[in-house]
Amino acid sequence: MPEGNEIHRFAQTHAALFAGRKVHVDSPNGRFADANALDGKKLLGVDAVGKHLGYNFGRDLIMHVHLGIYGDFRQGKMPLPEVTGAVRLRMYTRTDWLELRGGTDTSIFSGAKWGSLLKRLGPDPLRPGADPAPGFEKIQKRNTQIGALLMDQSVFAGIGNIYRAELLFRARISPWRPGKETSLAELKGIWKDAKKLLSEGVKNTRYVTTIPKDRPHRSARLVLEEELHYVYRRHGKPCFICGTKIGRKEMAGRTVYWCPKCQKD
DNA sequence: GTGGGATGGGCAA
DNA sequence: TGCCCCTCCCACA
Repeated sequence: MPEGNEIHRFAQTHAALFAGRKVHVDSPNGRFADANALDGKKLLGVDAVGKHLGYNFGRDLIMHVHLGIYGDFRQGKMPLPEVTGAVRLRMYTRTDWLELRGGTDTSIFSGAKWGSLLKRLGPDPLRPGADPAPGFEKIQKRNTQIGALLMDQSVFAGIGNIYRAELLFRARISPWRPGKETSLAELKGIWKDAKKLLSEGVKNTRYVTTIPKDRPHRSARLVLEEELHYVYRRHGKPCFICGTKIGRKEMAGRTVYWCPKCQKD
């Protein structure tokens, strides 16, 4: 389900529960065949980069998890709950358990493979000190629409469909504008905003991207479900700023949402 | 009950 | 660009 913010939150909570401990690992549905190789080993730490998780069990023994659209974790206190549905992975100690289902990839990476993954990914706004310049350069070189480029994990890592749509609305930039037609100031603004929104999204389980003065009910504390986003999944509804109907269209295989009036081509 | 869509991405072509 | 992976939820019948 998640974008980068949730991945980073998982890394934090899983590290807090299991890092520094010997853990049991198994795969009730058998879809993680290498679970045996990790069972009884000590988890050294959990790393998050973009939408990827790396559970470090030592050199060349990194459990890579990518949740894709479907994947999700559950956790709780022992004893283990009964297995229901397709549980791909369980990790547990005497006190806590963790369960993973769905997901694109659960496999063991060598250090080299993890390294080449990192090389492939663009700067992650949630990694302190990440240098966004290479991402800016890629965007300004290309004719591809900025909306597609923001989804490209080799440009920036961790931004998904919700943040893509909302970052572009907040910057008042149309997703259909070619990357090379965005200014450096605009890109710096998007990066700064991405850092802010995703960090908030690590702490807050809801993806709130609207600000109080733009919301119909204007409450700072309580945000209604239908006022969480400016454009994401709001197609056909009036823009909070100008009242124009929010648009929805396919872009590079994914659905993009935008306000045709507020966001400039 | 059923079908379509969803916060992703790798791959073939 | 389209297909596949293969899970959950919701609108609609």
